[in-house]
Amino acid sequence: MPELPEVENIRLQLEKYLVNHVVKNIDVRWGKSFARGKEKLFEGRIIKVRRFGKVLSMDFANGHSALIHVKMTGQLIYQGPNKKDKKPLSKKVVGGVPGKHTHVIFQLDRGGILYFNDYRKFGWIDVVRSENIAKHKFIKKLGPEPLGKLNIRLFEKIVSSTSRQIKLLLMDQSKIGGVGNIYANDALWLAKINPKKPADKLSVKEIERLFVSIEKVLKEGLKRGGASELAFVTPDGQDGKYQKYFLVYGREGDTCQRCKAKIKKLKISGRGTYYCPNCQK
DNA sequence: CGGGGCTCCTGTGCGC
DNA sequence: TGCGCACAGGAGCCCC
Repeated sequence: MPELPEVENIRLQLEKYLVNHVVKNIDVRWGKSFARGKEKLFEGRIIKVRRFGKVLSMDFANGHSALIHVKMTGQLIYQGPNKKDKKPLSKKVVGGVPGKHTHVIFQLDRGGILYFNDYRKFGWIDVVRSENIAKHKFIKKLGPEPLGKLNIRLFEKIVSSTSRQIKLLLMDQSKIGGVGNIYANDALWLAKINPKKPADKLSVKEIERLFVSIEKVLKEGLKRGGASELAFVTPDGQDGKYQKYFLVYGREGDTCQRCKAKIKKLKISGRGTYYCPNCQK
């Protein structure tokens, strides 16, 4: 599910495809994911594509921004005008573009088209004045991001201030921005910390290890183009590669890469959690 | 503030 | 081979 590395990879491509292009028309086929009736606000030149945690913003010259959360199955697919440039779409683009899961179509100048697909319809697109992005209900409560404003000092403070299970804390967007289930699992494995351990019981050494591990797995995810587990694809319709390098996520029954014990799966607050019972204490 | 449970949705994958 | 159903999950929301 798109987390910081996946959304950043989407952002990088959208920036390349969309900045200084003009949206000529928007077709909203299914409206719950969109502030219906406000689509006219997005007709015009795109000046910037930004990311806030797992949320993207497309900023328009007219002073409005489109905030987009793709959740687990949302996809932003760009099709350029030149047929020869088109690679076959990943089969994760269920139904194709446009297809039965295409909810919004952005017609661009120079023949480009941006599609918003989402087969589970959990994603959303919201409208906000660009100068008010920081006040938007989602952005406002977003915690500091690893590889961004989150530093070790701040991280220690956040971790030691609650007795919640450490994995839940890592995934709480209001505490730490951008980390979801995959990278929380992998970071905890890399740091040799049990996902259920109360945050305030982590030693200083463990906190330091975890901080470094979070940065490391996120960077690896970024480098590999994100994890195409479930439905993630980049705007050019291609799969990421990080799923080939999962440390522990999705590896129930496999052998721990570090100690050879068997990886176990449990649920923490309804989320699949993978860990090595031997080396994650 | 925390935590449990429910909700939204539909493709997937299981059991029979 | 096919049917039916439980399951998955980010984040909001309600309740205790």
